[in-house]
Amino acid sequence: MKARVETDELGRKTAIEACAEPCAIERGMRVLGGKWTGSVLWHLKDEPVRFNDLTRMIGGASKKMISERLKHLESHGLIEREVLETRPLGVAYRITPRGETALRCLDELRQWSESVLPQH
Amino acid sequence: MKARVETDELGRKTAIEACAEPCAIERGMRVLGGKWTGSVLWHLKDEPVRFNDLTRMIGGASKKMISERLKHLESHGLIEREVLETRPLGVAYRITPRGETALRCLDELRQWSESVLPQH
DNA sequence: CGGCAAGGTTACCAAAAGTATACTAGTTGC
DNA sequence: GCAACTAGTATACTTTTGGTAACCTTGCCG
Repeated sequence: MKARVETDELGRKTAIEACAEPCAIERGMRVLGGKWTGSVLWHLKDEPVRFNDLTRMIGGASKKMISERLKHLESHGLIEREVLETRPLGVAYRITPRGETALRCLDELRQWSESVLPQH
Repeated sequence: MKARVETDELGRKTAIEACAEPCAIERGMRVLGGKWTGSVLWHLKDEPVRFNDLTRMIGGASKKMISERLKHLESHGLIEREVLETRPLGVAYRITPRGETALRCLDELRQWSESVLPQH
């Protein structure tokens, strides 16, 4: 991420250390950036939450979206799926220690958008 | 973001303070989350950069994307467009104080993905 | 038995996002 | 005149998202 541009003796310009595909910022965004992804993780921060409760909490998102986001987060090891031996059977999702490390930047983002973005 | 689910005396569940469309996290993602958006802002953090230099620095993105992202960031007041009276005429983009407030969370994200995400 | 809750899956569709390539118009240096 | 620079636009296309709605299985309650 120290990309710069240099000009050679003939006036031609070349990028040095150009930032190709996977800058850290881009990679992070791929993991946390999708619609609802941050919200889903955020809602798990205090306690495990069951699938249907999540869909109720995150009003605008469909079951399909929640399901996709949960799989996505699980595939990155940020949350865990846990089957509850209740009747009827239930499933809860809980944040992992690895997932908790992401809360810091989600919280920064939250603070930033609360303080800087127009209320709107 | 304190959404929870309550059960009434008949066993029916209702979401309290459900998180509809614009949670702070979602809104922040809309501003910083698009592909290349974070990278573009990041590359402006130290000094103004000219258009074509940006496209060279960010190897994977087309001019159209850079142009769109710059307009997007400008529309949110995070960067400024500045015409340089050089020959040939040039344009430089510089980060605004408002834009600088976003660097904190971009940096958190960068640190997070560097330390937590598989090198890949 | 009918209906409901749980935890999803499936099919389908629309719209957004991103890519690739070409092109403008003006300037400068070789 | 040719090439390369400036800062973008225009066009066309493909891919990825996101969203709706219906459906499924198992088990419980009345």
